[in-house]
Amino acid sequence: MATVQAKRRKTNSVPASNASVRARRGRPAKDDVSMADRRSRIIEVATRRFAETGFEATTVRQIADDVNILSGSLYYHFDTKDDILHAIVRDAIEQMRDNAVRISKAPVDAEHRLVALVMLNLGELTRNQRVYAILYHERKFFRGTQDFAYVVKAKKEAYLAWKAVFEDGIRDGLFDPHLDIYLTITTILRMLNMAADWYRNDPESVDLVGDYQLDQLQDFHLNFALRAVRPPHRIAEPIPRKACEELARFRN
Amino acid sequence: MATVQAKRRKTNSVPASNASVRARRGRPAKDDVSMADRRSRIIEVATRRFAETGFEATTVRQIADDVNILSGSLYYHFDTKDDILHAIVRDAIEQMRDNAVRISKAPVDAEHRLVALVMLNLGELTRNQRVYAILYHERKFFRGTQDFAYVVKAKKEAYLAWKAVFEDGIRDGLFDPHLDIYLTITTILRMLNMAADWYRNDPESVDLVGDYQLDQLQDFHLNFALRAVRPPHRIAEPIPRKACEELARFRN
DNA sequence: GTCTATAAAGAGATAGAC
DNA sequence: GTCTATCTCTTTATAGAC
Repeated sequence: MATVQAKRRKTNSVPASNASVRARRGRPAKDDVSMADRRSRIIEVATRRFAETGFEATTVRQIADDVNILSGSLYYHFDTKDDILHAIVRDAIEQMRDNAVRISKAPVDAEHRLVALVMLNLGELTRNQRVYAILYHERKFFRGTQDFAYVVKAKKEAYLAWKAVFEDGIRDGLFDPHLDIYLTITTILRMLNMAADWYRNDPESVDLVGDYQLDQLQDFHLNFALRAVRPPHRIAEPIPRKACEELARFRN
Repeated sequence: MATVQAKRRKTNSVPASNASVRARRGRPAKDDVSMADRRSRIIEVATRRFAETGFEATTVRQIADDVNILSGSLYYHFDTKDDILHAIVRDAIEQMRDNAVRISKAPVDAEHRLVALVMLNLGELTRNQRVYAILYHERKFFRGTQDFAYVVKAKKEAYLAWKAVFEDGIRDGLFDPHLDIYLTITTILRMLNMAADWYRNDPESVDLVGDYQLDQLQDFHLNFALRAVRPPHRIAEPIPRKACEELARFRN
């Protein structure tokens, strides 16, 4: 307890993105070629570290080393280590929720919306994998820290969007009426999360993997998900993938 | 790099379980009532900490606090922090592999063996969830540390047992011939892992969950897995759950 | 078998020079 | 905007008393 407290000495009241203007002043950066913005670069390397080693296990010195400054200099750009984490996760989780809500309200049948949700998630989870790995792995930390309550809130709102789609699909006879909505949604979401994690980090976990394209992964998981939700007489129907691609496009 | 090295000062050559006799000597323990063996108690609390906070983020002092001794006294029972981790994971992963291999060679059809494998995993993953959470979350650490190579090896052997079952099932027309064996197995394994994790830790992650019994979870995941592997004409067939229960029983 | 005490290094964070 | 230097606390681990 004393340990935990000491490790989080400063607890800011949700700094949001209002500090992002600050980093653009002063004289231009001196060393790295593609250094349009040092703050962005810090976020980039911190994302990699947090995703690969965990938030707590990553030290501010490691992050500073990665951007070739000293650890003290990090505190010009961010007030605390927590603030770096805010900058990493805030936009991602809220945009994901916004997209899920948008798709859930689209004027197409529930199966098309589900296909779009799966494609949206898998696409975004693989494109931006490290951020979502952090959102998943540190979920206990987010749940236990008031400053990060917005993460839990956005996750829940995204779940409710999925739930509405499932309820429509069952009502309209497109999905199996015996289906456990909660278990099915959370299982699919975890499956997509883990798939993206594997796709980006693990292809060597067992040999003889071969190359997988994102397209194959989409097909595999759409098939997996629809087999789980369709009633038996609809199992073999084609998967309306092409028709959903535009709807599934991530927007920010 | 210097950081990592300093954090793992001592690197023992796989201490196995040969040190377990040592803890049973000396005068009897003085404080806790159910303290048959202090070493077991240390392993127990360390398992909880490693599973909930991660191996690196857990301090030896936290573990010592949990068993009401001082951190220095821990080093009477274990030479290093790594040794505690060995004691936690070694038996679990090797016994899981042994059981998977046993089932994969059973004289029943491939679908029965797959059902037994799913039940074995889900049962054991939920019964002993924290240990498998550690095995999963610290997989990068295990892969990168020579002392833990046996973990990677056992995991791979378990995968090969699953693979043999899938190959038999496809050959005998029980499973869909278009199925991607590697993706399907790893997806199912991750799904079971995450389900056990959720079952033991997360039921409050989204409200309105209701209670789930392990039985329901078994049914749900057997259904999910078999829908994914059966050819369309076999989708609606009953799941031979009862017939596989004895085969699926975990043995150590 | 546990304690006290401490070593040696690393942690997050700050102050002030430039 | 980054550096040097440093504070304070925590970390893993050890030595020796009891």
